[in-house]
Amino acid sequence: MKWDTLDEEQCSLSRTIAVVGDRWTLLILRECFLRVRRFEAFQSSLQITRHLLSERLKKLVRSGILRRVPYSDAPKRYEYILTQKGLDLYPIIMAMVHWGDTHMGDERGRPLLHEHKSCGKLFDPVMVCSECGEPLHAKQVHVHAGPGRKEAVG
Amino acid sequence: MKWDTLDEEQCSLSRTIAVVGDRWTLLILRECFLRVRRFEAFQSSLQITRHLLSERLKKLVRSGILRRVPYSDAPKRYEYILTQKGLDLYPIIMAMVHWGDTHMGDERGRPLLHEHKSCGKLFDPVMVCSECGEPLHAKQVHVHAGPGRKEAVG
DNA sequence: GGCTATAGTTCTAAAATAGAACTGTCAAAC
DNA sequence: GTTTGACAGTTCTATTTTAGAACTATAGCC
Repeated sequence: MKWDTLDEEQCSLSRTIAVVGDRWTLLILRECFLRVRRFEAFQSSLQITRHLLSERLKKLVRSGILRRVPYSDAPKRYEYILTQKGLDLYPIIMAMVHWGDTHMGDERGRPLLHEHKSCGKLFDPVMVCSECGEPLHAKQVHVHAGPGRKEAVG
Repeated sequence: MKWDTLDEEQCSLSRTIAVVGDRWTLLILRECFLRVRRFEAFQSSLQITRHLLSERLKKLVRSGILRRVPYSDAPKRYEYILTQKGLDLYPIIMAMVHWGDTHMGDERGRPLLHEHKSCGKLFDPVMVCSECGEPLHAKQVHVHAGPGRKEAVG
């Protein structure tokens, strides 16, 4: 497949995969949500090769997920900060974390606990219907072709 | 990185990425949720090479996300069906689709619309806190080390 | 026997990644 | 004023993965 044109496909999943669908990008985003912002910090916490880190950060900036913000003029240094578009990836990351907690856990229990500051409790993320607020299950969803597509293929 | 031991990391995201963190696997899962079940059907709708499709299906079966169910005895033929563990990936897929709809759309509108059978309406998926039911935002979440980890690194 | 359908496996070429070394800028230390 | 170290990359070669196409195997149908 030509991954460089994946974002032109008539499928929102393909378009998302085009920008955040690889292992390193997802791990880099995890670090971003944990407030990591600098090249050396990403590199040492992920043990990613510098080459790939450089590539991935550039791509994330190009796709508007990170902003490259100067924090020092001499020498020129930048840090990478999530844009709103990047922050909106949070449900994806949380959904993956929650699935890992549920299905890939070991006997020691989950690695991280999440506290919702608004209500003060430890929580799990739950995906609900925007209209009725009920939790969503695959079998309760029916798919229609939308205006951006002739027939339902994905 | 040694991706084959990623699922042993003290991070639920890494463990999830270990099994569903690559482009083809995510696209295969999309097809699964659209009721695709057979080798040839995956292959022709995704244009994935037969070799990779075979590899990915084996891996998904090994990880308990798909079951390989015989549907013909002579010749032996199997189809691939989501287990409960696989069905539980739905929020991840939906979160990715929704992000794509929101941030990667084009002028024609979204490719697919989703109808919630329970309430009959077209909806968007929303991620909420299991405790208070409010929509989740990255900045409202605080991370603690859980029993499966000594210090919070991811 | 020859054709088709299905579900793979095998092969080589091309692309991506790993791993390590190198570059350039500047500040602070000696 | 030379050296050291931090930071943010770039460049290089070796290995691994993926793409693309051809091939294998089983069985039903004509």
